[in-house]
Amino acid sequence: MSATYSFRPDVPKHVQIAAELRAQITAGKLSPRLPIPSEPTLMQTYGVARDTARKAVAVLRDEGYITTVKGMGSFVRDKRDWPSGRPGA
Amino acid sequence: MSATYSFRPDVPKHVQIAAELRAQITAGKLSPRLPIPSEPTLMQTYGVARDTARKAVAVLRDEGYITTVKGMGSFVRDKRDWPSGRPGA
DNA sequence: AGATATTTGTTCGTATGTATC
DNA sequence: GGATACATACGAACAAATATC
Repeated sequence: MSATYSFRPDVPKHVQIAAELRAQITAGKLSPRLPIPSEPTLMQTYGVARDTARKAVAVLRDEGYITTVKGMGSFVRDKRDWPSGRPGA
Repeated sequence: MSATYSFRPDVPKHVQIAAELRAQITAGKLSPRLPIPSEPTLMQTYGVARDTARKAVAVLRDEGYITTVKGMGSFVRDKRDWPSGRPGA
């Protein structure tokens, strides 16, 4: 069985996972030195396919929260690169 | 903004995309060594969903113009396998 | 140098649901 | 009912970059 994770209906899983990760990032719970949870880790943590895990990561990358390095992982970027960190706002 | 592509009404998108690719194949603009545009590429080029891109590729595969390999892509087949290459015609 | 493991990148295959015409 | 078209989601295979041993 394994409850893995409770997803809300009518909201794409990758969006919900992205929201979780975004919250952890903005809360400073993820070190900029270490990579965020890898795709395999996200797959197991949330009980989803790689496709879904990758989409979640893509959301945060598009938003500017993280940067991804092939063969390494994704890393949290400087706060200035975050959506809420834009000076002109 | 990218105009993506101008589709004609009353003609299925996948049929129009297939026609484009067929023209490129018969014109020898696609090397048999390299795969034809991938599904993601077709999606972006024509601004359609994967479903539609796959249907276009399926048309050419059914016609004998290409052969598809999982994880690799679709490749142009020998002219003898094309509809116009049938000797009995 | 070489081999292995980990991780991301890319590609096709399949199924389901929704909406529209 | 059927065809078109989009989005979501899982599976599978291969490729490439990185790190470690």
